[in-house]
Amino acid sequence: MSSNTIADRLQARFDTLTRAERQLADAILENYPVSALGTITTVAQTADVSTPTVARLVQKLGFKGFPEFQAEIRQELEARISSPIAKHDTWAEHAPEGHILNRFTEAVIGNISQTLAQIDVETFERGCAALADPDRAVFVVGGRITRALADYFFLHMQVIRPRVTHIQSISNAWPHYLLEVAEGDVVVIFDIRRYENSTLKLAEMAAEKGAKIILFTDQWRSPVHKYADVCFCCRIGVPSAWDSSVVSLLLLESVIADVQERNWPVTRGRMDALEEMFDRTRFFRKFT
Amino acid sequence: MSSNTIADRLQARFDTLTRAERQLADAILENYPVSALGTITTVAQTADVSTPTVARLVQKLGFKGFPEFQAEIRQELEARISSPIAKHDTWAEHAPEGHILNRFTEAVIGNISQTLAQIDVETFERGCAALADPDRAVFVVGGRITRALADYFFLHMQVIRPRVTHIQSISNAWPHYLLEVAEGDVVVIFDIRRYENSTLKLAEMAAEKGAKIILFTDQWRSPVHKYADVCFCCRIGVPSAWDSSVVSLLLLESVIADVQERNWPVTRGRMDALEEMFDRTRFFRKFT
DNA sequence: CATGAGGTGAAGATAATTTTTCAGAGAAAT
DNA sequence: ATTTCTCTGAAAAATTATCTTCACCTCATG
Repeated sequence: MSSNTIADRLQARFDTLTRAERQLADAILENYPVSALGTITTVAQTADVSTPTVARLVQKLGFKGFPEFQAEIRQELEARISSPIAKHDTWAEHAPEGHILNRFTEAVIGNISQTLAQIDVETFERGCAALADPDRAVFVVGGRITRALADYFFLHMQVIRPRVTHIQSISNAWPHYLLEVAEGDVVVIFDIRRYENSTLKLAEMAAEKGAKIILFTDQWRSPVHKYADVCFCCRIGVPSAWDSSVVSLLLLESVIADVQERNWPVTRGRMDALEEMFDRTRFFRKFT
Repeated sequence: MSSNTIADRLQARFDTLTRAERQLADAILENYPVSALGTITTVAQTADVSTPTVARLVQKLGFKGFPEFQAEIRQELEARISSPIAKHDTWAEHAPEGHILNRFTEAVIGNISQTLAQIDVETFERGCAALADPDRAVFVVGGRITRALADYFFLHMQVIRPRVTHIQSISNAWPHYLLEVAEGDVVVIFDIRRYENSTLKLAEMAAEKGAKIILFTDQWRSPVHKYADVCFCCRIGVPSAWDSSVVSLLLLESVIADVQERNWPVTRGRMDALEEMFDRTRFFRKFT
């Protein structure tokens, strides 16, 4: 019964409808399903029929009343809007539906979908462009948990371009690094809840020095965002006592891919040089 | 090009919102825009706030009342539905189809799907059970790039349970750590291509000492897998010169969630103690 | 042309939604 | 510790939507 939509039912029963009802059905189908979302009065006016006609039609379709009809329209819409992949019930096929692997993955996919839907592409590209600019030095800062993300980012950027520094915010020596920050430099900050005070201070001071700040944070946005030129807000909710960094990592890797592409000639040279160094290291290791 | 949708406005003004309003905004954005289509009461209940809160929020956004707000939501929806590209195979809606964000995300989703489909649940659970066993010490080892993943895992496990050690494989002091490894202990190894020789050696020696080895690797499997009791093979291909660690992180977080659940009483106590220590740290920080 | 059956919409009755009011809770400041 | 302020949701009030009734209309049929 729920397999066929209201639109289908309207068309199937079209012959059994009266003149005004057909006029109404036409109007609904014309711009389905948004046309059926207003109040019963709005719908009636759009179709140029009276409200009782609308009420009678939805009853003919088997609904108790207009609100019930509209509820089903909304359900249909939701099914249609939400991306098809998000409806994957079981990801790990060999696991039961409620297994942590499936629940977790389900949540992560949702996070990805929502985060990406809200991202501003111009901002993304502005950030990548700044990171690819060889005239700007790059500093990377993480917090207690996010230091792993910061490290991951640093490892890649270090290969992609020169003048990249990882500020180990754990140490209380970070003010030393600030000495190096010049106007126009880029400071990439990771601050996901529990936001850290020292990170905020660092951002404030970097901003004062005229640095461009790129922030990776969660949907609730760290206070650092006041100073940020580019702000990536990642959804982090998962069925766990911990927050998920998967979406942050996804964006991070996208940024890396984009920057590396903008910078390809430079990156290429650096990667080759790195390879060569590894080869020589390995050569020596053989004999140890 | 962002035409100032309500979603945009909600995000832009997020800071100026109060607690309950943020909660509401979150709920609306969670399943936007269908979430905003019911009655004001429905919307309020979904977000677990009161109706006046909803009314106040929409007024903050500049609408005269909820109906006016909803009318605009419907308009947006209509524009979105009727737009020629109603197909939802783009993830970042504001980006062109071939944008790196969309290509990258597409690849990552594919990786997740493939990896999860192949995972063996019993193996997963065996690994988690071992990690939750307090009688076994846990050692974590990463490589050049994967050290960030190892660090992330270590950070969480350290809170969840006692006797967790991070072996910094970069240092050549890792043999020192091996002295500590006893029979039945768990060694978690990250080895994603370019596989590292020292990692392989470490695995071999740990196996000899009777340690249980859990390996995170890629689809081509590091040679370490010969010694591994549990082997997670993650798809890593993305449109980039680099490999993606997103799937590895996803599995990692799933493992963390599972272990933490098995160990909840212990974890709980440790997390509380940690919170308390942070509170005291923050107290002191106030005066610095 | 008369008649009646079924269809339609105006208008009022009913039910609901939305808005307003207000008191208590909680945070920030003194 | 106390005061002040803002925020929040319960409940009442206002508004609006939905439903019901009924008179009128159309059109097929005798």
